[in-house]
Amino acid sequence: MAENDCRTTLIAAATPLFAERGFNGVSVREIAGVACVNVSMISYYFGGKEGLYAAVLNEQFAVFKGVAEIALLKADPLKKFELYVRGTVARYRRNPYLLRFYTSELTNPTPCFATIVKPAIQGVVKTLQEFFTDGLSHHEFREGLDPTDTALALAGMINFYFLVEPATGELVDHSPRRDEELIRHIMDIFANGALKQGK
Amino acid sequence: MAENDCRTTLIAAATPLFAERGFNGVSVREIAGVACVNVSMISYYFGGKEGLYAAVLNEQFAVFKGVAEIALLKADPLKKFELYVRGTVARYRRNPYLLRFYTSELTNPTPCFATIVKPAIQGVVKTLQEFFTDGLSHHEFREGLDPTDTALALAGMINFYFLVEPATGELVDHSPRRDEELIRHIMDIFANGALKQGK
DNA sequence: GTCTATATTGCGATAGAC
DNA sequence: GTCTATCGCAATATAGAC
Repeated sequence: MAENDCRTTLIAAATPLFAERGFNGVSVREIAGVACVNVSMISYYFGGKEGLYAAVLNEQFAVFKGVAEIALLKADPLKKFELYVRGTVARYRRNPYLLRFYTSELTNPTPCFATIVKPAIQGVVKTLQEFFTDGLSHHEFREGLDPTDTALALAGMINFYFLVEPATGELVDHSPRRDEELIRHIMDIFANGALKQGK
Repeated sequence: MAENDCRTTLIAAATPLFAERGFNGVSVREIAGVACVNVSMISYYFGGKEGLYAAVLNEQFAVFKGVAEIALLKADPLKKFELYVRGTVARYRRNPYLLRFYTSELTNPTPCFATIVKPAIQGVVKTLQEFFTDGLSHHEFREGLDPTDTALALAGMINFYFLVEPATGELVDHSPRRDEELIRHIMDIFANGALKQGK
């Protein structure tokens, strides 16, 4: 196998395994088996199991850089929130293992949490805080709301929908063809709340 | 050590270890060491490591039964949602490891997911769906909203706030003394949204 | 019920041949 | 770069003494 093929084949094989069973739930033997590559190649290319895991996570969390780019656009703060929601849905659809690494690292952190995961999450939250603070100065949002709590509330609605899917798949349709409705719905609650006017 | 002491000591020692490092991240030797109990007691009382883990999860997820009890109260649907939010915050404060098991099982399921975790989560979601459907028939909520999506949106705001704490602890004050403000804030967004009137 | 001692298996890593 | 073979260690589980 060509030099670079081996690296990428190993990362491709390791990604779903690590995502579904966690770092400690997978052995290097199994990864090598799935990748049809000799076990020793993991040490050769990545310096060991931890190095391979770090390479997987670096690839996964690189996609969060896209959130910061929304800030550069010329658009309403509320429209930017919607772009974040749309981008997040698209991100999870395109990278079906991303959320698992995200929550797995928050719940059972490895050394990668401090170096890769935490900076990525902080970057997203800071960007959302910015949107809200910006919107406040444009008098678009209600004054009583805390920028950070509001940012986390929106991020929570969208992230939790994907997180809880294994438990609620039978109660709710989580298929991609309902994504547009989901986005409209989340933005509607975020913007206007659930209560009837005057209640 | 007395017969029943041994069981409870093992569960008490295993709970934080499993919560922080996951099922595969902890060895029975370590658990026994922390509990100051002989390793073989785990097999004796629980039939093995998996049995001990199941006992821990059963204890943890039993507290979700409290959500169904809200449905029995005579109160507004919106008030019931608030009781759910308050109960959830109190539940996570009282059981500091609960959320870790919750997300760990959603992300890297063990055999306990199907038997313990999934039924517990489905019970909560069904109860919240009920609140919303009930509120719709009382014309308390806006008609365009989907009951399930709305339920998941509220659950997402509150759960995500606690989940993301390891990453945002430096950006946001997650301490219990801010809980009351958090509850008011989440209920405010849920009820009224973030947008200024007329925007 | 609780202990020691051990059986058995699987792990990650690597030396050294090619 | 890639392979085989193996080292050293840690894992869970349990047999059997007390």
